[in-house]
Amino acid sequence: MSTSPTAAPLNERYDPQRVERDAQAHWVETGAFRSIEDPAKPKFYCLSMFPYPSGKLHMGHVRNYTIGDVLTRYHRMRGMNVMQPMGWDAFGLPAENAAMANSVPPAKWTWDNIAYMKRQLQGLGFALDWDRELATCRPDYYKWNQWLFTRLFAKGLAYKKTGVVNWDPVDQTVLANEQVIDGRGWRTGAVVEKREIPMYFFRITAYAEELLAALDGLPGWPEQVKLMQKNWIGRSEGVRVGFPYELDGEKKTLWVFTTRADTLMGATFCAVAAEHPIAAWAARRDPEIGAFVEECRRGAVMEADLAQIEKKGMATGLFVTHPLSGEKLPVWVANYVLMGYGEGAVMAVPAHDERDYAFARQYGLPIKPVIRHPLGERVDPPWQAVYAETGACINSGAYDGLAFAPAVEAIAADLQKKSLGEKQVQWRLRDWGVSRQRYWGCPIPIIHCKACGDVPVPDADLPVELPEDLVPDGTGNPLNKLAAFTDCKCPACGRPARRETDTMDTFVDSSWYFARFASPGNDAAMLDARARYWMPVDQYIGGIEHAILHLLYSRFFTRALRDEGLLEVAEPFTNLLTQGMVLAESYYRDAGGRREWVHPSEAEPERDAKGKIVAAKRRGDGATLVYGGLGTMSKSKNNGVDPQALIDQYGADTARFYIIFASPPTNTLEWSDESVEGSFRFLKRVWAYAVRIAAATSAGAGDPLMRRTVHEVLSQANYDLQRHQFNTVASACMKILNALETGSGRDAVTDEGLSILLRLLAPITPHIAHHLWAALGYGGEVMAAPWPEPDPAALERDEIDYVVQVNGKTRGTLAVAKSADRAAIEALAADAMSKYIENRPVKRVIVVPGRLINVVL
RNA sequence: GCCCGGGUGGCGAAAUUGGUAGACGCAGGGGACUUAAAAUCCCCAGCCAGCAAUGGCGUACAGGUUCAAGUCCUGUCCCGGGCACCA
Repeated sequence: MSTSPTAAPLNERYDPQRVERDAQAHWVETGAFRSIEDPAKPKFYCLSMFPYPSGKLHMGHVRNYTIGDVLTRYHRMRGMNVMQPMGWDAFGLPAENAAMANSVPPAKWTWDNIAYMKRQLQGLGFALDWDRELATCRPDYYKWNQWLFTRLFAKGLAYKKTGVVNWDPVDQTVLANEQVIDGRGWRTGAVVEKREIPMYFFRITAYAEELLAALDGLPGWPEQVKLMQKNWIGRSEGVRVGFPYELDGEKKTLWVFTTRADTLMGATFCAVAAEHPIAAWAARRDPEIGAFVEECRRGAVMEADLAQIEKKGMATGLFVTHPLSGEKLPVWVANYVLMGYGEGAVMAVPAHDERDYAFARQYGLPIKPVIRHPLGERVDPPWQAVYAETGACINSGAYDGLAFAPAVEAIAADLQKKSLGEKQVQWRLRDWGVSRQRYWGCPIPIIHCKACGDVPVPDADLPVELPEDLVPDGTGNPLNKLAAFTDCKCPACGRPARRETDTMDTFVDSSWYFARFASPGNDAAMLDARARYWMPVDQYIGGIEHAILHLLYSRFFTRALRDEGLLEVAEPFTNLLTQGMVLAESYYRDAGGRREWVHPSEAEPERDAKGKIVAAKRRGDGATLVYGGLGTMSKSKNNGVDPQALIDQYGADTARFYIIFASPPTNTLEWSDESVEGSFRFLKRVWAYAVRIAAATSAGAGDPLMRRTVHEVLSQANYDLQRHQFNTVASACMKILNALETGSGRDAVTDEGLSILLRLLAPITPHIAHHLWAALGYGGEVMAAPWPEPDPAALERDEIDYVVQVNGKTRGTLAVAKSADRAAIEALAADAMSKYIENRPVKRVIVVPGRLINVVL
């Protein structure tokens, strides 16, 4: 390592603004983060989830991109060909809301936000390749959404059917789930209705089997995420069972799906969803049932609400025939049966299903035990979980004594003989509805022709451009009122036709952007050979809240693109790091039924004995505030912390260091701006130490103990980097500085130690590391320096400190020569522990080599 | 309600496969420097008892497995994320 005199000016005082400006200017001048395809080098594609341009960066963004940047810079120093791009998830609902509030078109609002947030990202010093920047609201991007849509449409992977939406009867508009608050429209307060409207779907279920099976081939993904996706896809094996019935003289069959065919002999009724044809039939016959069905149809759309409503039902008056016993079973219509899952109907076995049990008790329906459970054969109230366990069949005629699997086999075989059932695999996953009745999104490239039906827009006419100057008014999609957009000619027959005005779900935009980053500027193809070089993403970083939808849709799209011949891989993301959310307290004032959210910085919380917040007062006027809980930072709850203030006051390096140091990436981070000061103080100390060393002349070999400490800490830090525990890497930097500061002068050990410290810091606080590296004359740029590895010779020890326990209680430590054998260690320990052992006989001695001795008496 | 996580000092956290619980920091207390403050530096600090040596307790709660449990198992409570139109 060079010990040449100072190679760059080094001021006494640490001035982060200046250091950062200089470093950033240098990186721009040298094109430091431009990435080029180079088959000779191992590539590393590092990607953080792109932001929605909501206005300004929030803490979650800063955390996300800092983590991504640490990984990017670390792998760069390890010699990889790294690409880290950035773009904008620029379509979406908030732009329309802002447009309504400010009478500004969503496009202008979006572009202004992008410009501002881009400056913020640049100010944070992220190693981003801006040459690859994209925004999903640009025609040159969404053209390919549309192109792919027409390809999927041709294959039947995109298709039309009806779907259910929230309908605001006052504004005459479709509402997003977010816009429904306690069952009412957020702007009008009107009770929201359900509507069934035609929409386009992507047939993600065609890939269900593959999406599930491939989870096993993703060792770089957190188990937690894979488990969530597995449960979401929800493969279940069961039996499709038919219950014959006669209606108006016609023979029909009510089909249900069950995973518990072994309990078929205990079925005492069937239940259908309100949207089921049998319910519709009953509603026509009986106005009371009609009213009930209507009530169910009006109710909630969201599953979370549906699952919590009171279970209600009515008998339809229809009876079906049990396929094996021939018994007549009543059919009920019930609000807990979902039309979207399975057949929209279930068989009810109250003795062995908790929900059926509650329903049967409520309505006095028979309960017939058919399984022997661990507590016996009866199912006396109250309900117990063991009633639902599998066991031998009873009261089931020919099936008595059979266990679960053979019973299912036998019953399925008997049903099959009668053509009233067969084994079936059922998925929880539903097809992806992509139509949105909104303006600010990618137009769906379909033309409706009276003669030809739904005709996809030909390639030559793509993109279908979205007019950018409209301002929505809350009463539906303004595209519907724009003849210049809707009026067109049928591409098939040339007659006048109407253009589809629905736009695509913004998840479509974000399901392939990672691949487009690798084919920037190509106007002739969606993806090209460059995408095949960079894909898959080696490291993807983003919030855990995307564990299912975004990541699953991206996995589906990558397969669809593979099947179009555009990609060679099936999985988009080799390694996934799901960062925890940044949370903050929230408070509101009850302003006559309306919640007026007050920023947490204005609240003075009152806590109970356990430190839990129970209430708060507003600073200044002392108004009583209600504690709104700990949650994600959001505009609606007015509890965001603006990172810009932090950056302005301390600089980007302090903000980055703090966010890395405060907590491991996967933890939720409860925001507190009190402890940033310590990170700033640390960087000032690094600076001061570097100034001291730069001024001194290097002499002597230095302290081997200090060197050992530095290399021990480095060794741990390298392990922590591998497992993405960056907070302890930041700690390691502090530990190294603490060790170096105990020395008095400059020597080989401190020179090496400081160079290690700067290289460890380089991914976290790149500006100060860049500056000091040059100032100390270590040669070249710190970014280009080799990653430090511990020297095994420095880690050598001839003695090992053992922890000594007596009966499992720690009683002290014992330095033992490395060469000592087991007998010698035991003797040493017995001797050292004599005062605890007294005269009791030693039963056994446990020696964990290199760690611990436990004397058991 | 269902699926997935989490709970360790006043606070953020650490403890690699079960092996010294609390590294590294924040806030706090004491001291040095200073006319003073800021900045900086040094020392202390899980809780309880004790002048101290030391002893007892302690990783949400209740059990269990083990020579040994923050870590594994069972149950409970609380907090967070997702639930298909927020992104």
